[in-house]
Amino acid sequence: MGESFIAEARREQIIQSCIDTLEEVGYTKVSLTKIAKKAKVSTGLISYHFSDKMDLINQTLLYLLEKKLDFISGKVVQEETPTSQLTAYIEACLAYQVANFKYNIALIEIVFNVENEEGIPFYRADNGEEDEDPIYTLLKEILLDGQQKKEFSNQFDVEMICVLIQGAIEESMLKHNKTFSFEKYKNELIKMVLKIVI
Amino acid sequence: MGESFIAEARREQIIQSCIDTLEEVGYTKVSLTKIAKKAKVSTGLISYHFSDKMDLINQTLLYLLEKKLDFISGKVVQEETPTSQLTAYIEACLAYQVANFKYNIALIEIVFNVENEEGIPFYRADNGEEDEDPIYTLLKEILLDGQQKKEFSNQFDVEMICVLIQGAIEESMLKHNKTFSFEKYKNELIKMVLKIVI
DNA sequence: CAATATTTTGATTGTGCAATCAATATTTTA
DNA sequence: TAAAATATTGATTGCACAATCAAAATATTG
Repeated sequence: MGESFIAEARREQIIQSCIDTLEEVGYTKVSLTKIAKKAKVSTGLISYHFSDKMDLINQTLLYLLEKKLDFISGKVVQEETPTSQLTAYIEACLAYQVANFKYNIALIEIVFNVENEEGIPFYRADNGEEDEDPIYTLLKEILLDGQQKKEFSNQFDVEMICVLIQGAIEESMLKHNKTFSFEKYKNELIKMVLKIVI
Repeated sequence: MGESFIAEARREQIIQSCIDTLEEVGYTKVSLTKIAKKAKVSTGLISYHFSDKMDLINQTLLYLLEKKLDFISGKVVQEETPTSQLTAYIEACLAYQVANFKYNIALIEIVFNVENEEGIPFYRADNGEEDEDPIYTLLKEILLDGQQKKEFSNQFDVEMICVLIQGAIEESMLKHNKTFSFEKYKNELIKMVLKIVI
């Protein structure tokens, strides 16, 4: 049977509460007590469903990464050509940030604080080749495909422009002020990137 | 007299130890006990020179921001034209990251965890116009100057490309793995950015 | 050198937290 | 419906920490 419905529902409820609490008080001040209170549940229940605090945080991280990847790759697969896929990728990333702001904040809080078994922070983890962020991989594939199909120039280095694009997207995540227009940034960023790759 | 030499030296020593400890254990696990131990000093001494833990963290943040700004603007002012200034800016940012890796890690740890008086995290702070990051301002000025002098195209939006450039620089900060070449990235990034602005 | 000011120590106090667990409630199974 | 399995509670324990402070050491001054 593996997993009861109740257990699965509770787990998701607690993960949601973890996300809410992370967004509200930040990683340094997040506690099982606060998460439990927000979920209207006892602290012991969290320990019952998760082996410890880190297990909850790690599961929340996986949950957030999956949601984001699903949304973005869902948009990209609807497109045919590398150019429209690249455009869809950028649009989807920015759209997700706007529509799921809370999720992105929770993701940042975790990514910049959680560390792996060896005590190395996630954001400093030197994954090398394997175990790479699937969102990153998706972008790389679009660019490689575009070069192979001669739709993109082969003057640029895929690895390098990936870093630029990801950085340009993530930087805007932190620009949630009244004067900054995501709509405008979306258009400008697409224009700038296409100027490089075409 | 204001400040004794001993007090000033101690403060700097403790700030250095704070940076080292942040790099080693990360923000969530940094404690006055660990900082004191690393500085080979008693915990009480930190309390004597800093009003509390947050005071030490804030002073460390100011120290790190100042060092970085000094280095970058020092390189930029040596150049004459907007193009060479922009190139120098990118080169300086990347060079600083490589040469002062520890400082950048400490900076990230603080920026993504510390919050202002109202409890709003630094990285989410909506500074609007005033109180902007001087490094950001420097970049903006180079780009505006370049447009005014007709050395750069006026087809792009300064605010937008600033976000792109900063993001592209900061993203590479996290790419400290063997396969990633900063030298190559530096050249490629300059090429890509110039393609947009010229 | 003596008096005063500054610097430094380390033990102590109080707080918030993660994790545990026995007791209780609820659901599932036969 | 009775027995067994699962889910939930909240009080308790023990730990790590920030902050405090009286005492001691060191430096400065006249």
